[in-house]
Amino acid sequence: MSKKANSNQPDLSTEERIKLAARAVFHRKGYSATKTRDIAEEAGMNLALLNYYFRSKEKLFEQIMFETVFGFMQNMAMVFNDEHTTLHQKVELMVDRYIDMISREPEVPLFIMSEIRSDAGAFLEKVPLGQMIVQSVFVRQYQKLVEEGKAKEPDPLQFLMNLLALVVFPFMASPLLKKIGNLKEKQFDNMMQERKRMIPLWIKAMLKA
Amino acid sequence: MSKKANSNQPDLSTEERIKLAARAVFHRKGYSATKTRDIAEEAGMNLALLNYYFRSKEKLFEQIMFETVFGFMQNMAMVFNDEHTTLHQKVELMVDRYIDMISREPEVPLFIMSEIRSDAGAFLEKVPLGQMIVQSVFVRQYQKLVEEGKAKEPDPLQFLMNLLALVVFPFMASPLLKKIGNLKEKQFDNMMQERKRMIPLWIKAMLKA
DNA sequence: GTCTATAGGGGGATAGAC
DNA sequence: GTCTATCCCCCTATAGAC
Repeated sequence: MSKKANSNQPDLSTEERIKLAARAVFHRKGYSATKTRDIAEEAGMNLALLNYYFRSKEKLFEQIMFETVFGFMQNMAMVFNDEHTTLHQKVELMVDRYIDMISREPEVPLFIMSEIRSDAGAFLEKVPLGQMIVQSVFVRQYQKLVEEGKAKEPDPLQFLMNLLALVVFPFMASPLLKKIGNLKEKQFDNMMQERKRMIPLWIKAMLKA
Repeated sequence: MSKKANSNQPDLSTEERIKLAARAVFHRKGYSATKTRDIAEEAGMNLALLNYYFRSKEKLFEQIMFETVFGFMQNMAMVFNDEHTTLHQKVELMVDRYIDMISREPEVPLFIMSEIRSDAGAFLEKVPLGQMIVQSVFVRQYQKLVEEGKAKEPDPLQFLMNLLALVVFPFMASPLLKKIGNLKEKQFDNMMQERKRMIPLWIKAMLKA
């Protein structure tokens, strides 16, 4: 993969090529470490065009940030609010989709968390996350399981934490984990694929503990 | 907690006060977003003193980074290499110590992972992580469990990933999780304390899945 | 050792030609 | 719409007084 991945994609508009480049660089380095010149170079064009299309680095970033977070949450919200799937089916779907999605852009989780940390939660105010999750079918189904004695842990948030942790954490810690396990990129990917199968089983086992 | 937490600690040397301030600010904002002026202000002193004691922002950062990572790994290495504890005791010890340690400085895991991401693994070369973990008593004990059929998952790294994920992830994602669960600081802390008790049980259950 | 003042450079933004 | 050249502020680092 060349550094200027977009420059040789003549079918994209200039604006789209900037956004693709910005997305890549912001995800890789974060807002503060990214220079507008980096983005221009990655897009294979001049720096002035960024300001022509997006006014400022900050405005460009806000768009990327919003689209990244939205794309990330959307999937989960959809799966979690399907009335026609069981809790375990939701877990399987969520695990499968997220491991695929994150494998395509492995830097996204760390990017989101580091950028949210800085802006002191101001960004989070814009998204109705509380409702989207807490009032989801997923949570209701989990609570039903608790009432029926089929899940020991009474707090749905603990359950959600565990699920997210098992799926997302390996990607956030991948440089460390690769070093510890002396893994090549390919081997790491294989492990993540293997987790698609295992996480639902682990989750099921945890319910009874 | 005042912003200039160190300025009213006359028992510390200037150098120590700078390091305390730098540690706090770097952990909170990361290397790139941190300005030397921020550190000077946090330390309640003049900017020029940073260069007097540490030559440059980068050198100061390297010290903080090293001490942070070392402090973080040391504990785990100790627990994991104790010949006189069982695997489950190691899990309990590790969970207990890390939840306490991270609760005191919750930004550390995210700080480490974001900074490691940028420097392209150059930093990780300095630490013999591969040996420290892969050749640990912990891993040997796990492999024995696998041989005895008491653990289904054959890969020790998958096991380690799960353990770290359950302990560390909630802290890395805390802004998001607090928003989702509509939690105050205190409630979040209570959940983490609760996890000290639960994670060892969950881990035990996962072994059989 | 600690301060004030300032040098020096990098990076975001824009003017203006084409 | 896209480029080159340049402005100007902010940040790191240092000189020099005390």
